Amino acid sequence: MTSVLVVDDEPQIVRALRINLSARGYDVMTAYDGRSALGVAVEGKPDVVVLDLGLPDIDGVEVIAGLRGWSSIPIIVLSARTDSRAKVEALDAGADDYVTKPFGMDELLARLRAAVRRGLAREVGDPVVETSSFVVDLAVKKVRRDGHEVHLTPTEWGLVEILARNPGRLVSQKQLLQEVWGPMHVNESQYLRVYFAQLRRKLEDDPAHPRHLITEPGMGYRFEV
Amino acid sequence: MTSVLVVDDEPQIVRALRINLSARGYDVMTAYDGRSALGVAVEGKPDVVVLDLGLPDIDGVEVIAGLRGWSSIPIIVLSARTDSRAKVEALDAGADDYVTKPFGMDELLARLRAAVRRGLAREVGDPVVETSSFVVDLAVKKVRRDGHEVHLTPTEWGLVEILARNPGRLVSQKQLLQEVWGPMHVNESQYLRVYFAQLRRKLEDDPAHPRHLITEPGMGYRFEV
DNA sequence: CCCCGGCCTCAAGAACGCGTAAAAGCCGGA
DNA sequence: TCCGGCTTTTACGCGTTCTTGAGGCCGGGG
Repeated sequence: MTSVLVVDDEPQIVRALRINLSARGYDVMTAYDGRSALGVAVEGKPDVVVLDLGLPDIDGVEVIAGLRGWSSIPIIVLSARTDSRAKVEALDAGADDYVTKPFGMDELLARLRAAVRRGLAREVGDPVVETSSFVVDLAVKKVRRDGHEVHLTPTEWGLVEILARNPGRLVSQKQLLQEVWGPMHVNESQYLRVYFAQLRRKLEDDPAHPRHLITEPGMGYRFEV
Repeated sequence: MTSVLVVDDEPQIVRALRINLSARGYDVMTAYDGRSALGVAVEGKPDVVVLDLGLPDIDGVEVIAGLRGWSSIPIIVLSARTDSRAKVEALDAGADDYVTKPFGMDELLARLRAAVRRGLAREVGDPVVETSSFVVDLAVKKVRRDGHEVHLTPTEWGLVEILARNPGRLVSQKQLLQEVWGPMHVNESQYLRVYFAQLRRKLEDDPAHPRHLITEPGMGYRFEV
């Protein structure tokens, strides 16, 4: 579960955030001043921090610096100050986003999702599309089949890449021909038949009855995961 | 140098951003519609994208999706729409930040710095890449082989460095040529054959059957660890 | 029933890309 | 100026990949 640390000295704001965040499945921690916020952050290791700048004890920028000293947790700053100077200071101190009060809850939640997504993106590896019989790794441009690498020619890879980027969606013949062979060959649908036959021989368990590289007659092809 | 792709159909905004960003040492690319933006992004690999949502051809959300299909480049959305629905849509599509027009240049620049900072944090890795037959030290720009240093010419090092920074990944011929020889020589693939032969003679145990500097015919080269 | 459009399969020549070697050109330092 | 190192260019053999044509299969419509 994603955990959020909410830091604000106004109890009604903390309450509103706690209700909204909890309802959406977040694990909510709270703090009412900067010093305890730093303590809670160290203890609880939240996935993201929502930080009000107007705290009673320490300046908000100090809190950001304190967090950034040991962590790269995403920080979303909440503040009543709308002047650009305050925003620039907070962002340059290490904040990830700056939302002015009063704020729309929808927007704050969307920015929070964006921040969390980025935080997670750092941890995950390559974009990989997986089927029951083979694995397409789009970043390193490799295809593996039961642990063993399958060699694809440039044209073959071009087709697989387009399909793998649109899993489950129907891709038209014209689009495939255009992107792999260029605009001059959008009618050479025979190319597709030849190459899909090759791909099925290389990738499908039973090339005569493909389960992942599907022909939609008269329309195009579909990559079924 | 940090490179920024600015996408907007209003020339005066593009001009204003270009002037401000260039003055602060950014390398600025521009596009005036969604389709060319995607093309420029693929070609130029910018470090961050500033994207206007009101483009003439494609919907801005489509552009975001198109970028997110293959990349996690930070995207800062610019838009005249202030309603939270638009913000939520853009952020959930994969944008990193949302700034409403008219915007303060100071604030935009600060948000841009924040986005770039996050992007860079993701890239720092081990400055030493090790294979079974040699070791590449990216920090001091040296290659060692059984304890003994191997001398590389500047061009050879350029190739090794790019490959070592993308271990396991397939790097296209175009990218190698562009980064080592410059944009005017992206078709001189013979250079690559000559230099990879040299590198294999210097680094591989059996230059005729390379295990680490792998050619992917028609596509590019791969550094296998 | 037969025809026809779209699909699959196979095969062979052409075209392409790669590795290698070696020569030629281009510096900067002795 | 000459020399040595580095880069660019040229040439050729070889294996792989692409293209193209021919034939067979299947299902729907006339």
